[in-house]
Amino acid sequence: MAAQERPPGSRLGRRNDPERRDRIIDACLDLVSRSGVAGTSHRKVAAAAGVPLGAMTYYFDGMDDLLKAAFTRFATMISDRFERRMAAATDPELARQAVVAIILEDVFGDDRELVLSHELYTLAAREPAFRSITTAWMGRSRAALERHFDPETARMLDALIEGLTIHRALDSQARDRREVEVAVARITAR
Amino acid sequence: MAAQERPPGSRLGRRNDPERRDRIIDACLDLVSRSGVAGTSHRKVAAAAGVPLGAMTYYFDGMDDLLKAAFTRFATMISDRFERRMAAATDPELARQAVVAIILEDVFGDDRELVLSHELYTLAAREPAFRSITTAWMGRSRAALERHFDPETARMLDALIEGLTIHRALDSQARDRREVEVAVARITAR
DNA sequence: GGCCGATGTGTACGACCGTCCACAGAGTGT
DNA sequence: ACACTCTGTGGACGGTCGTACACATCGGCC
Repeated sequence: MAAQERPPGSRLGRRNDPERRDRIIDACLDLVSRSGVAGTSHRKVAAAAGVPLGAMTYYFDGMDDLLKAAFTRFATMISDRFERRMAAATDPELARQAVVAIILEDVFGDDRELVLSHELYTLAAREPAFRSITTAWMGRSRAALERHFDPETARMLDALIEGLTIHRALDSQARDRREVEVAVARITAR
Repeated sequence: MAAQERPPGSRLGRRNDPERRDRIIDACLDLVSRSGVAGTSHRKVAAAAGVPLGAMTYYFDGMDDLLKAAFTRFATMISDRFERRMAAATDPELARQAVVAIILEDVFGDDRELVLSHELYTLAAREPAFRSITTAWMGRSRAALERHFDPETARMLDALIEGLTIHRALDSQARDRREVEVAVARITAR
């Protein structure tokens, strides 16, 4: 997103290769999902992305800047998919089914996304810079839900999605679809 | 909890001082809540606890062992409080009010607990050793809720608590008590 | 009092870390 | 073809890390 930020007045870089920055971000997300933020370093990301170590500080102002870019991309990707799912629903009942599908398939279906979500939440819980990423993410989710539900219900539903997802992840116990359906039905009842 | 684990057959330590181990664990939790797991090291914990660096590897088999002990203590403390709250309620309506109080006061009222919860979830999302801590925690929560609600409702309510708590934390937007009450009422409706 | 095993400590070591900066080398205008 | 500018790089530096191990110190026992 910030790939074409240049010192103002300078013309665009000549050899400049935007794929490089992207590849670093991808490698960073991969590494974080496998080893956590704690186990991620400039050196490891550089090795995974196949770029020299010096490129890290050249493209990013330190680890925080890199993480911010990485998690912004991640949150945007998840948000996009969420919006697409909700936009495809044409009535409240289909919207409810879409929510169930999101809980059962999207987040829980992929360990990588689950881990990345938690890493982001953890950063956001402590640092405001990362909280702005989660705030934007939640704002988009709610807006998408408000296509089908009133604002208050949308907020409660969003929270329920979060909770069900987390509990599915941390419980190591398969849960059945019906229970998720019942929970969604109750929270959207009026 | 594991303070009196000794090599089997040996008699208990003579100079052995159980407060030392406890103080290290407390210092570790403090440090994690302030700097995150990523920013926590043997050296910093030792300094905060006022013990020599060598004591770290003496009392714990590396960082993971220390973190496991620390988060086990943390989860147990939270669980205890949760159980007390739920045990004090004498009917379903009071139980609902207790749940609301837990969401509004307990977890959200304290940044420290919030951050520690997320750090634990993040570890649990990746490593089974930590997931057993969260699994036990959730098991106790559900059992406490089942004093007042059927098992299915208890699970859904537990998830809702989680989601509302997290969203309150990551949204940096005050939410009113009534909305929490409505959400709890809906999810416990039959 | 003197020994002995257990408890606990100080320190040195090798690994890894992020950052910095002198420099290489490609692209462009002349 | 030369010079100049801007992009990108390699490696050195100072610092922090976890761990291991030789050693000090203590409590009980003969």
